[in-house]
Amino acid sequence: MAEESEVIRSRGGTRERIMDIAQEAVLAKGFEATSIDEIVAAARITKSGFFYHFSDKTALARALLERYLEQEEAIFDDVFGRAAELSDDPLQILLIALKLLAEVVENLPNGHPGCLVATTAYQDRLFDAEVRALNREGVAAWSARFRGHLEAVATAHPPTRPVNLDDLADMVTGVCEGGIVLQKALDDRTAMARQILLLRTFIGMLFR
Amino acid sequence: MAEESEVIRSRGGTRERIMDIAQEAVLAKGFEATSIDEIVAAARITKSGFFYHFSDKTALARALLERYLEQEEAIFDDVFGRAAELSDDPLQILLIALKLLAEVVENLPNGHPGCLVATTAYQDRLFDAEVRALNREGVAAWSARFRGHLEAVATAHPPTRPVNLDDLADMVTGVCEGGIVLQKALDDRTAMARQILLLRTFIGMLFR
DNA sequence: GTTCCAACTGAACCTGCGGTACAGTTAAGT
DNA sequence: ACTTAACTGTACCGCAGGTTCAGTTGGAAC
Repeated sequence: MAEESEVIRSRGGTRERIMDIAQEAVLAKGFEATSIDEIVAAARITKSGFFYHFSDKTALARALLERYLEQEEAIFDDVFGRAAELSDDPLQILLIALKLLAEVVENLPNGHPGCLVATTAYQDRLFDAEVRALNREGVAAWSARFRGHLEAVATAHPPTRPVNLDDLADMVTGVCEGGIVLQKALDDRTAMARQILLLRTFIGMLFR
Repeated sequence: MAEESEVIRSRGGTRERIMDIAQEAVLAKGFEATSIDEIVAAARITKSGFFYHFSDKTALARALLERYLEQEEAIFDDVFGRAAELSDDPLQILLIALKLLAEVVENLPNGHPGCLVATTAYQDRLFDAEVRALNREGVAAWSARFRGHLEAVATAHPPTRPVNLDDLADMVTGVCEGGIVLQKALDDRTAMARQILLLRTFIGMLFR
């Protein structure tokens, strides 16, 4: 049988390949600075090939953000799912999940490559209201998830100090985002994981 | 006497005006997406005027980052200076400083406009090693400052749990950066201040 | 074995951007 | 009166950027 030719025709994988290449560049240089020429050169296709997959450059931005949000949801599903199998106590589940999350980002080959939500937020004047709404709802969904877990924790273990659970839910996202900025600015691939673990310590302190 | 004409000649203020306009645009769209044409139009000067002040576009980037780091240092000096006048206890000084910091960012007219360190970190492939080093050292200086305060706090009030003070110092920066991302992504100008205050709660808990 | 379609290629187009060159102008300082 | 800083005005350049579209290819279905 004919083995899978990787170059001649890629049978549907091209779009994903374009997006992988584009995402890496966008996270390192920004959206406007990432040229279609550079993407198609790296993907070994022509410019026309790019425009077969994306109607224009903004369609690429939207597709990247949508895919990124789905991938992140999948990671959280995985991490909280695995945590829920290891304990029945809401606090333990949350603490285990944060530990697993720290491990996931620590084990990424070159550290976390960067968050598309953050880049989009820092370049939002480039995009239309739809993309901005997508970004807003993506972060809101993360916060809602964390907030759900935190409510379960708080009922089982009343916090030792009054804290706003909405703010605390946002802080999980915020510490991740801040950790990535630290990691990139300091060129220290362990910074994000350490920030997550420190937040974990604080959450452990709070509910006990 | 001739009153100060604000338009005809700005007596040295032009360079600052260029930088103000450029910074706002860079924080909203990214560096590459901010064109010189657009800057000079907003600053009501000509292109030649721009190149009189900056040898090229990268010189603008460097100048923006240098100025931003100085401004941030000034804010921290102010906040910790005022806090030190209100207490002698290291913990109280730190807690007051964080409160004041939250107030400062809360009272900004449209919320915090964004951190140049974060944009630079997320677009570092656009810049040379010098700018990247500037960014790294800027964040390192913030961390060193916070770390100094934290050491004083820890000797006066041993922490109730073992934590790495380097990570905690980084977290002050990280929570600010994460708070800005949240603020931009959620379009909620209060997010950053609330994140700082929540970190303050955690620090209060830790050293007691 | 023609027809059909998805997945491209090739070539051209045009705008806008960063940057240059350089001569002239204005007002403040000395 | 002379000098200097801080610009303006105009013209130009090369090229890289996004976009368009007519045409090609190769596998699958009938």
